[in-house]
Formats: sequence, C-alpha cells, structure tokens
Amino acid sequence: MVHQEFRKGPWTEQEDFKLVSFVGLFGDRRWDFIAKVSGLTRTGKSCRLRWVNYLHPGLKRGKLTPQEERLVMELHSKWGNRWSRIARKLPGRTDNEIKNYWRTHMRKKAQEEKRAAASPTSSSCQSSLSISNNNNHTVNSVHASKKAGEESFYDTGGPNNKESASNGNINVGEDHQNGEQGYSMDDIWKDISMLEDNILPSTSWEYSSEPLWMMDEEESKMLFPLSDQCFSCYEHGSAFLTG
DNA sequence: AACGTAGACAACCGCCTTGTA
DNA sequence: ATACAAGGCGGTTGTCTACGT
Repeated sequence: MVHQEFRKGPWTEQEDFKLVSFVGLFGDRRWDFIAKVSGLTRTGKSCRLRWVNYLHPGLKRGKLTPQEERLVMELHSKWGNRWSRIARKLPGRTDNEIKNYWRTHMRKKAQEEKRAAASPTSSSCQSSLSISNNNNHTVNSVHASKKAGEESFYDTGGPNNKESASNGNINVGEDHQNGEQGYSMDDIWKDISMLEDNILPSTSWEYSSEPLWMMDEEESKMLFPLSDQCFSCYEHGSAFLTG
C-alpha cells in the first residue's frame, strides 16, 4: 500500500472552501470519501473535525453566555465529561468548545482555590467566576486531590447523578459579536451558495431550521430515522451564522 | 517598549463504537 | 459470526493573542 502524505496543521482558506463545497455536495457523513474526492490531502477525520468545529453553519462563536455557562456546569455535574452530549444541549456550541471552556475555567478555579487555601484570610470569594457558586460541589473534587501540578484539573466528575437538574433547553437569545478574523465564514458561504445555485439541484442536503442540538440521540432518532438524508438540518448560509 | 503569563481556540491522537461486507 | 473500515468521542497539545508588569 502506498501511504499518502496527509497534511496537518491549520487549514487554509482554500481548504475550507473545498471542504464546504464538497460537504455541500455529498453531505457530512462520508468523510473519507470527501477527503479523497475533494483532493484535500487531509484525513477524513481531519475533515470531519474541521467541519464540526469550525465550518458548520449555525456555529456560534465567542464566549459562552452566563446561561450557557450555568448549563454546562449543571450538565457536567450530571454527565461528567460527556462533552458531545453536553454540547447537544447548547445550540451552536461544539464539544470541543465546551471542553476548552471547561478546561480553562477549571484551571482558573483550581488556581484560585489553591491561592485561597494558601492564604485563608482572604477567604471571601474573590472568584471572578459568576458561575461557580451553586455548583461548587461539582468541581471541588477536582482540585481536592490534585498534586502540585494541575495536570488533570478537570476530571471526569463522572456521571454522578447528584441532582436531576433537568432543564434541557436554554434560550440563547442573543447573538454574539463575531470573533472576527479577517476572513469570515460568511465569505465562504456566500461563495458556496452562489456555487450551489449554479451546480446543485438544491436537493442534496438542505437544512431545516430546527437545530439538532436540542435533541437527545433518542429524540433525534425518532425524528430522523433515516438520519443519512435527514441529518442535515441546519439553515444553510450566512443567515444562520451569527457572525 | 519588552517580556512573561494566562486565556482562547484549533487541531491531532488514540481508543471505542458502529456499520457493513 | 467476524473482520475491517469509518466515524465519533474524549484527552491532550500547540499556537496565537490579549493583558499585566
């Protein structure tokens, strides 16, 4: 077998454009196939990741809202590090994003706790985290058993069903100011939509306006028994992009 | 102004699960 | 029933940027 050299590292605009085009054509399932036919020297996995975490229409960018933060805390206390599952409850957020958020904030929290332990006089909550109060129990265990370094400051709190905080949906009303990079997804999507107008019969995949994130697997299965053709459920195009 | 640090984010790796031949 | 390939997921690392000193 001849090993193909796969590219690694940051994606270029051209690669993004290619990927978006071919996902538009073939759907977001057959990643190895897309990787091959598109001519991208990327693995299918890499393509999928790029799509899911960055190119997917409807992704929100920017900081988590306080509601989202609270929900993440709640869901993490419920499910542990089941990031993808948690992400499904947060429209427009990816597991990667939530994972990163958790990691960052748990590190911060761990450091604050360490500092607080070192100087118990200043015990009043100097935490700048507005989310930490009610759910401290979920994260305290993290730092409690940590040795000097803070390697695994975030720990799978595990699915300890302490509380059945079952609220599911949040209404994330506000848009975010886009984290603008010079090159925006709008540009890509504009190009793509123009492209599709020309070459696509417009049936290959179309998004419904109902985001899948709101659903559990069971729910989505019930709604989308033929997930392959129906999975694509996001409003296509820049209208859906908040940024 | 230069440097160090922390935060945010993108991307890769390896393992596990699932679908298919 | 089984082997293999592809997809999915969680963990980890690298890089860039903003901010403080």
